Amino acid sequence: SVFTLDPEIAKAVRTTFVSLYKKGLIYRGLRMINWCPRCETALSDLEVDYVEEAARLYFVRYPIVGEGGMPLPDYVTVATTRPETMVADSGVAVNPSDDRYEEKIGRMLMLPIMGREIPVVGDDAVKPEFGTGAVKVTPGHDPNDWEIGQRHDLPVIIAMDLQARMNDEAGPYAGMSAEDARTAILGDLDDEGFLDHVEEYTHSVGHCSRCSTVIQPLPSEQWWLDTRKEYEPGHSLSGDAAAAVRDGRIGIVPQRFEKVYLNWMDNIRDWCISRQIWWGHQIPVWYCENKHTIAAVEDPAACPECGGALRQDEDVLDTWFSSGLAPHADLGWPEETESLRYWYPTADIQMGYDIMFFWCARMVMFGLYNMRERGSEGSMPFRKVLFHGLIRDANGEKMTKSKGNVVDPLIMAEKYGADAFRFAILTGATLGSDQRFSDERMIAARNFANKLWNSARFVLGKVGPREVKSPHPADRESFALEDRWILSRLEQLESEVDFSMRAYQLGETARSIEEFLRSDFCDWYIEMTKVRLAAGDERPLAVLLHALDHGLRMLHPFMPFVTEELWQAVRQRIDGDMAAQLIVAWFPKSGGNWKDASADAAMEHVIEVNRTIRNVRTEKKLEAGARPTVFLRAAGNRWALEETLSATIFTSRVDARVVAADAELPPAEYGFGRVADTEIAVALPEVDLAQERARLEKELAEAAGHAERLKKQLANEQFRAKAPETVVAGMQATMLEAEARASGLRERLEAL
RNA sequence: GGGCGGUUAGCUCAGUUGGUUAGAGCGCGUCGUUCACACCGACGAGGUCACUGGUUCGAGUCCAGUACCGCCCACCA
Repeated sequence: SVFTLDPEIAKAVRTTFVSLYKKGLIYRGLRMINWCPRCETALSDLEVDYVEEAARLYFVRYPIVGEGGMPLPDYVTVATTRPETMVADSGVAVNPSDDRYEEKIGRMLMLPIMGREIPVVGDDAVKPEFGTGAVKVTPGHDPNDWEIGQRHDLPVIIAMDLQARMNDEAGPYAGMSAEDARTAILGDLDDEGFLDHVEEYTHSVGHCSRCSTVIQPLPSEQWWLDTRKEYEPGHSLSGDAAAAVRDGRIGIVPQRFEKVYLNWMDNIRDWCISRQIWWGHQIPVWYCENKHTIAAVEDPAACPECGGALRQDEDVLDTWFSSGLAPHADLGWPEETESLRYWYPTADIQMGYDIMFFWCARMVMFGLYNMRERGSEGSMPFRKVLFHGLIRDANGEKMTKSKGNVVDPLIMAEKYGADAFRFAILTGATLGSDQRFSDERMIAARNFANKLWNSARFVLGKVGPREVKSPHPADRESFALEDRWILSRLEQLESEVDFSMRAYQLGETARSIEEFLRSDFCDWYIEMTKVRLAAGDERPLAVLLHALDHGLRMLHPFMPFVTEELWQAVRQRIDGDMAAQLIVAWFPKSGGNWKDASADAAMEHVIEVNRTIRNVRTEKKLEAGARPTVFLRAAGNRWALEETLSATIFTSRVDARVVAADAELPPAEYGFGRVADTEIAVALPEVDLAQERARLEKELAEAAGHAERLKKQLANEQFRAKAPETVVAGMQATMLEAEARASGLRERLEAL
């Protein structure tokens, strides 16, 4: 692992800085910057959060100055949201095409209160429809005005210090906070009749993303990185970074974020990389007493030009400057290390979409630049970047420290377990979408981990100290129906997992594994093995262990700790080549030749029959301890029902027997059910005929309706012609089953 | 002003090449001390997939539009 201020990283940072400096991409310049008066540092555009705020728009009259410097009774009214900055006004701008002000351009105005004369200039940036169409120009305190000022050569007056207090330029308001100055100035304007009127107004105000203090735009000398400038013909940092995504060398998942990335990259502006804080990499630039400037990787002892004494620039770099180097710097760059050779570029990287610009964009730019000797493929920091969503609080609000609604992962791990926390978040939403934090989900995940633990305990307990050989498909015939079924299901799961993992559908993957383990493995397979194991049949052991082994392997990325712990026990019971740890063990993939369509279909039937038995039990309110006699009048699936009969007897708590479809039932009262061509008759102590009829009618309506819908669909020529064969065939089969069920129920009703 | 996402069971959310009766967990109802698990099990109730129109043999899924919620970007004096 690596720490930002490690010497190796410092070297990478300095090497990058010096290289870019020599190429002329990094420069020092006086520009309008975002200044946080509380942190007392410059910020990049990305570190400013804009918030809509209710404010006021103040309309102030600026008298026109006549010959000899005397104010005329005529005036230009300007609209401003920040009257306190008027002390630093150096002009008033109007749109040159605005008839109202055409003749005013070039005239002088008297700045109220200050008494200074300022010119009226024409500038296209002014929108005639806004306010009065005339805007006061304050180049020292507004980015737009800075631009206008530059175009018209207006002086830059800075009337605030770095803590946002009014300075001597503010005359009578010197020493006041901006807020106090605003109140005082408005009072004075009003007293002297310069305040025309005030309107309610909403606009967005920039705040420091760290401390929420209102940002002051100020002209300041800072270090900048020009990402658009070509460092060699045809290549710029942002141009290359956009191209890499555009031509698919770097894939963004989910894809919709591509547009966001490109939009930002294509409209990128110079990055302010210097900060006036104490923590960070100090800028590797030195100044000598003779005004030489030296950028160097190693600290120079004296000025290489004149030998004079040196002073290092006091600013530090934006931390994202070093973070952006992570993919190659962490591997040892600028040294040609073994790790760098082997691991760069990495395959996948993952982050919240909220740091796409901060981190991802910078990693791409720096990676492509620093590693450019490797060519367009080899220089990329990663091939795929996954953007996950944000965790919001239970009310859907963004988690922030100031709101105090954050969730501490360590506390969650303590409360529910690290695996449960991880699993809940991984399965909580689709990749790229936000999710609400919910304790219910944490509990559910914890319960699943517990369930897994207990199921493994069962398997391991039954296997005992022996070593078991994994089942082999060649021996398929020697396995029971449910064995073949669970192995088939496992293999099907493996294909699904392979598919969804390749598509980066992490949540879907985890959910399908959970579904398999909970439902197929625990609810059905384990339950069905109990009676066999009790009878001394050891064949299920190998299957149990095999399914558990593979399940743990697949679940490992989603629940690393529990699975590793359990697998340590599993690996010792399996006779074969097993890795020392699950984390380095191979990941299952399909191809084991266990798929078995007939077992799938047969078991599905068995499961449905058992469900029906239990349903009748419940509906007829049989006592929990009762073991009613059940006749399964079977046709096509008779063999399957017979093979699993003992499991049915055990898990559905009945005294069941399979008979031929046309077998006579001994005289008794029965509750009936039907699955495809199998009739289920549950002997009952008494039958409420009306209730039984109602139940059967409901079932019949369901089955008949279903069959009817499918029949109609199948009768459609267009459908038969255009739908894929498998769909038609599958529907045909389902329709026949539904019909068999319906006709069986109909017969039963008539018999009643 | 641009761009993007969401709207599916009471709640939180899945549902990726359109295809047989739309799923999970939680919650709810009934039952249960069967030797892995009550952090459990069995059975069940619960959805016109926001709305309108279109394409198609077939639409939660594709297209167009509407409504509401949310996010991102942009120098709205």
